[in-house]
Amino acid sequence: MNRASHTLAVVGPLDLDLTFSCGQAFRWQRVDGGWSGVIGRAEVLARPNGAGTLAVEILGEDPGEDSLQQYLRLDEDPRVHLEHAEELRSVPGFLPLLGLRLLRQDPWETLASFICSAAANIRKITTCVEGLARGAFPPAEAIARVREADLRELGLGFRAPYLLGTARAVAAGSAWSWERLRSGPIEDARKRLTALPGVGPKIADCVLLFGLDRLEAFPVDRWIRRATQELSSRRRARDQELADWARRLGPGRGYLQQILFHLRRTSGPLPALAPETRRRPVTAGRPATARRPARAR
DNA sequence: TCCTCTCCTTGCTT
DNA sequence: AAAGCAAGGAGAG
Repeated sequence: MNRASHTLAVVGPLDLDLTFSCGQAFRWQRVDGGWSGVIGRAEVLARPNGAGTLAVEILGEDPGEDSLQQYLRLDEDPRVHLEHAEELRSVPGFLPLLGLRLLRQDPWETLASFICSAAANIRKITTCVEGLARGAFPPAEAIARVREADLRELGLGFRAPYLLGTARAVAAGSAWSWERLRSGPIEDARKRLTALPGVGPKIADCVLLFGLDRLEAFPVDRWIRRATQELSSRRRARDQELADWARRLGPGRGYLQQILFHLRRTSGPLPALAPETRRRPVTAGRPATARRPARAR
């Protein structure tokens, strides 16, 4: 087995514990002095190294420094995502969490993992995902071949037929293109994802955010529902209204979502933010009187 | 079309 | 010990 080691430069704050335990990924484990996980076909051990660097040891197929930096999003200071959301600075406990790095995970693994997340807690999700994986995460084609009973034995329960159906659809979909979901209109991508069994709006947004680098995706789960209802002072607001409200947090709102998720889970209710005072940017070519443009079919 | 309710597995918590 | 709860989704009414 191949071995390699890298020293990666880190821009901005980095909190490995937070990054790997916050519920965005389910296969990283705390080991002495760092965290171990799987990236591609490699087993990886990451350790804080001081002086703005991260020590990474590789066992297996070395992804290379660039891929590691990309996966861990070390080339980007998380604080840039606060640029359009300065108001979050006033939320107690928020700023110290900016060492959280939103990982750039494999889209298929993200999709399969979050299908397992329905009505489960992080520990149960971890059990299911670890049960599915032996080293490298199995491709859709591999899961498409197993029986539903095999998945139930792993503890997937009612999610078993969902994962099987989605694996078959992805494996069979010759037109299935992750690249298209990554770069095309986000509403189209969302529609394609929610057409899969076991994938509703929340899981689709998780795949877009964690697996396809769409930081404008804003998954609303029960914790974010509470958090945004509190921040916006809209106690009875629906998920769609909350997602719309969150647009004020800017194009990096998905990144901020992950921090808010952790904060709300660990620190309880959040304070209300001041009402929006900024004027909405004027859409070119559309008169201000045209309040409600017809929805696209 | 949209809202609400129920069911669906499992395992840990209260 | 029975009920509640956990990164939801599908189907019915």
